[in-house]
Amino acid sequence: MRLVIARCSVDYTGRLNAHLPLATRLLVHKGDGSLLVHSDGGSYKPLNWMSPPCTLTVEEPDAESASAGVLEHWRVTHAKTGDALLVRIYEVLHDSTHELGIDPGLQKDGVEADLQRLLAEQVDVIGDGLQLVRREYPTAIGPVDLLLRDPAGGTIAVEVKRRGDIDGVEQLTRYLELLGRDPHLSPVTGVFAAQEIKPQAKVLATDRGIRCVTLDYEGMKGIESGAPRLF
Amino acid sequence: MRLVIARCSVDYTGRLNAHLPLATRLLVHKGDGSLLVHSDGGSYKPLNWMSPPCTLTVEEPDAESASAGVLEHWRVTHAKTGDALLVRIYEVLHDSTHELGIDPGLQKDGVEADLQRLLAEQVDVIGDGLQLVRREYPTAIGPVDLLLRDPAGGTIAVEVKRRGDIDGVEQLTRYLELLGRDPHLSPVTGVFAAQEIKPQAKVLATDRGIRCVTLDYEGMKGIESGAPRLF
DNA sequence: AAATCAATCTCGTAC
DNA sequence: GTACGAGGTTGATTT
Repeated sequence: MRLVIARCSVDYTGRLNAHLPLATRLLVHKGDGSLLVHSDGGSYKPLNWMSPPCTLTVEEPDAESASAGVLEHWRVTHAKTGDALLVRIYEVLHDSTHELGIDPGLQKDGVEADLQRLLAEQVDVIGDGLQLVRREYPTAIGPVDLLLRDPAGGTIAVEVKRRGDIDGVEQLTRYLELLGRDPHLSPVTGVFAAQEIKPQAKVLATDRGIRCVTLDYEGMKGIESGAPRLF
Repeated sequence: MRLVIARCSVDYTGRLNAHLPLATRLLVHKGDGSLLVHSDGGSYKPLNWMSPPCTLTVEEPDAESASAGVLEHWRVTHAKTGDALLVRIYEVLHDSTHELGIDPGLQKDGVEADLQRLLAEQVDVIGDGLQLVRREYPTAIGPVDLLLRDPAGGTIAVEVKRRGDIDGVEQLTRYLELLGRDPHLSPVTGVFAAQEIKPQAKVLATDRGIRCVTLDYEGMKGIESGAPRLF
């Protein structure tokens, strides 16, 4: 990994065109050839970048650039897509190279898959007397997250999201339409379950007779982990 | 901006929990307090990070950590959300600080807004004899990208996307349903226009009587820029 | 390899 | 400030 602090301007051509005027920035050239252009603010997204697989070539500036004070051209090209990044280096304030080795990678806990697994184990969060038929119940247009039986013999289709927005309601609506035609399942009702449900999604769901349930991941995880329940 | 190359492990607690085992990584501490943890590969996304506004405090390791070889604890906390990042530093291989100043920011060209503007000026791309009624035609459920009149007196609602997928078709369908009830506009047909239309979206659109148009941004831009037309 | 879907998404913008 | 949609989305999983 090579770290360079430089005064530079940057031009990107690819899925769109973009330009960065002359300023001092951090350039990170990774071992896989990729390049990141960072400013001293903003979030983790670079101002500009090139994703691997790509190659960086350092060129002498043409006469016009040289007379404007450019020391080097860094050209980063993505062979497959044709995307190209041109960094004009005006001044190098720092330049160092480091060996990092491969990274063991990130271990996560608390993503949508965890939510769905927990909810399948605790369907009473959705309502009393419900029984899990199965997770990822297959249909012609994709799997339904959870399929439940209610005590009256009806079916409940549950869509699980970490953040519930309008798209999730549309998705569940398509499932309900399809499942409702199956005489073995009918009548089918819908439940939209998420850690956070956006107002528009709630309105649309309610309008379509879909019940919304807000999930408490930490609480559900506490029950899973064997904390005593009082009853 | 401070750049540190260090052997470290990282733990994140917040919207989820995540852990990075001990390895050599780049730590970027930006002027706004944010921290990025990068490996020597992958794309522009860090392995772990904390977004501003947040604060970094350097602590002496506790006895247990110290005996395991930890030199310092870097604790980065987001006051508002309660998210926290703990970096255990085992060895510092590089440490430098740099003044970058504020960045003038990125100038883009070729995003959805540009597409819509160009298409509004070149409605003949969609069909002959069409006339633009207006861009961003307001409805109760949001603005329609383009509303056109066809020579027969009917209305065409156009949804413009850079990449056309199933969501865009659903959105246009909702508009068509609503607009079709207006006797001043009826009959209303739909056109789904995008630089790239996914197969599933094309199937759904066709099934609903919506015509798909693939847009050539560079070509349309060439016309806009004053290239001569032969007629 | 292509498609599908989630994300500590981030980022702009309109309300 | 919040909500909503786009993104050079990226990244993971499945077909």
